[in-house]
Amino acid sequence: MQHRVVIGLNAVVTALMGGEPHVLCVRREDGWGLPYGAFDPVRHRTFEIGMRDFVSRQTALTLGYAEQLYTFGDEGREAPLASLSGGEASDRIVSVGYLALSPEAGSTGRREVAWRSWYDHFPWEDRRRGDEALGPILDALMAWAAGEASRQARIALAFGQAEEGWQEERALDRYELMYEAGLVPEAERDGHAGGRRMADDGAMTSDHRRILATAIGRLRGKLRYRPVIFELVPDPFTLSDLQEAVEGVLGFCVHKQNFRRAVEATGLVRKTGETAQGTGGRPAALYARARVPVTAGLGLTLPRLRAECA
Amino acid sequence: MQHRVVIGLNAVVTALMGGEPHVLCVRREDGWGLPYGAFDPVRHRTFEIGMRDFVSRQTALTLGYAEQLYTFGDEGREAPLASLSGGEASDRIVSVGYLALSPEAGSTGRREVAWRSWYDHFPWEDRRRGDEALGPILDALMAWAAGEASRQARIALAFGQAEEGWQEERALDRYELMYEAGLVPEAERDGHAGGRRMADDGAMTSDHRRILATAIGRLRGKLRYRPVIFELVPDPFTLSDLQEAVEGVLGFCVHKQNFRRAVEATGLVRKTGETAQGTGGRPAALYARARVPVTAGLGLTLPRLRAECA
DNA sequence: CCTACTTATGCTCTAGTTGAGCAAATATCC
DNA sequence: GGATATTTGCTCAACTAGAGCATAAGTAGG
Repeated sequence: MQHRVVIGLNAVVTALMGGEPHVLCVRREDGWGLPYGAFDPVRHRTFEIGMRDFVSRQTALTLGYAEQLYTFGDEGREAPLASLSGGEASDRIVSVGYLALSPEAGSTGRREVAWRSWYDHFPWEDRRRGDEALGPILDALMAWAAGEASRQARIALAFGQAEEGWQEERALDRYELMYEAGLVPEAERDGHAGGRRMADDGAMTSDHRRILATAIGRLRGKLRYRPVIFELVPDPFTLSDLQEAVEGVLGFCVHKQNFRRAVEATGLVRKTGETAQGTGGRPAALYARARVPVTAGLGLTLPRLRAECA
Repeated sequence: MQHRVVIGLNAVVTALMGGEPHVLCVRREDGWGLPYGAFDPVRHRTFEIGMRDFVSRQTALTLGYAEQLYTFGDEGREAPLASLSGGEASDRIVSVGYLALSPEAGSTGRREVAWRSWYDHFPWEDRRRGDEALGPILDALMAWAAGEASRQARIALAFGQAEEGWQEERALDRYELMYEAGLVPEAERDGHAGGRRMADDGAMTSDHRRILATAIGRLRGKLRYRPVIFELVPDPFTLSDLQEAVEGVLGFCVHKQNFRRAVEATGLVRKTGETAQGTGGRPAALYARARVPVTAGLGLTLPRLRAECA
């Protein structure tokens, strides 16, 4: 039977290591990729159950929060996956992508499975040290867009040159432009005109960098209206810990005093009464998640990108 | 071969009729359902292409904007679909749901295909005439939640009893509560304890009411950060037309003068110079979409639900 | 102990945004 | 012409968010 459809599951498992967002990756012959498992309708009542099952079997990790991201089914994505799924090259491989958050980056249990920083794969998404790194990228993009107004407009919108400025959640728009312009390693593999590569991590399996970009954008957007950051920061924490986590996810820094004002206004946290040691300064009060009062706000009020970290 | 996986496509095609949001539905033996088509990996390079193809063949409509909503794959959803997909009852039927917007509710071309108002299927999502209709629903929900604090908290959050008030985009949360509490027709069909039914349109096919709830919530949320409303309101339009459309989608009314201030501030519209006739009052200026200047805001600044329409 | 330095925390000030309503303009209906 | 309806311009107060000053309370090194 030719041209079957096979359903796979991909997980973008994210956890913080020292305040930096990391993603669980698998080293394969063709480069880094996301954990992948076939979906078995007999064993798994839902996609999410299937995803948790194969992650826990491949990696010795237990996941916390999870949500469906997107289902990837474009023709042409399967070739690099055929060997993974045990199917034939003519099969259409559809992947249901999931975002999963873990409160700690535990041992992966296997050598070929590793935690990788988000920003190893997306250096242009980290604006905490300023925007100098963005210059060459914009130059390369503008060269690609030469004379084409619609490309120029897309670039301006995605990379924060327009009125609304840098929108951290548009990571996928930025990746798509980079891919089309041939600035990511996959572009060359897939036969697109290659410019200078702006990520030096090698090509990622299939469309896994796209899936990761989707996850980054989704999580960043979600921070503003759901208290998901606590899924990454276990109790107890200081407000500086929380801020560092938020800044890591957002990829830019926020005003310290305003951040604490915003967090305290949500009613989502409570002081434990303890303080943290060894901060090299005044000890910070420790906080924990409040058992969510129904009267609480649902997300953090976060500013947009202004400047680099102090 | 038992337990195959079959991929289907579902479209939530939305258009306005007289300012009211409608959805394209198909009348089947078991009640109203969404247009459904099998995904054929040979003929269709992407899901979206497949979805557009089967919609245009089933309904004589051409779609405009489209986006993927969610992929529905839970066990148990397939039984009511088996006859549609020509598969066996043991197949797992996975549906990729799409939201599609059409600038006009044209003729459907077939008798069993009809435009149905969103609010025929979700009466509790329409708050334009006030909140009296919500009373009995809340009573029934609270009866179901009796003594269970977590259920009560979910109800309060979903139905706007908490601090942040009514959040129009949480249509799916509300539907899930209604389903669990046995207040929608599908609950009885699926063997859940049935309370009083709060929608009298009969059970919808499979989980199609859930897919519709997902679409309503997605579109409502999107209004705030993308100018999607223009996909539903063709040029030229008056600001009152635009406001009526927004109110129809949101399910509540907004302050007229503030709405125009917000729209004009986006830079997304321009006056055509013409005026509309027969409004029964001062003629309204006609507007059209501006060729989006890169300096434009990306969505409308919309208020939250305050009171019923004036 | 004293000084320099670091981080945490409290508070204020200002600019901008948002919610609400008054009032005038310009049509239709009788 | 007068009543009524709708559009449109404008003002004002309350609230929000961005930025910075000042103080508190530790550590590190003499």
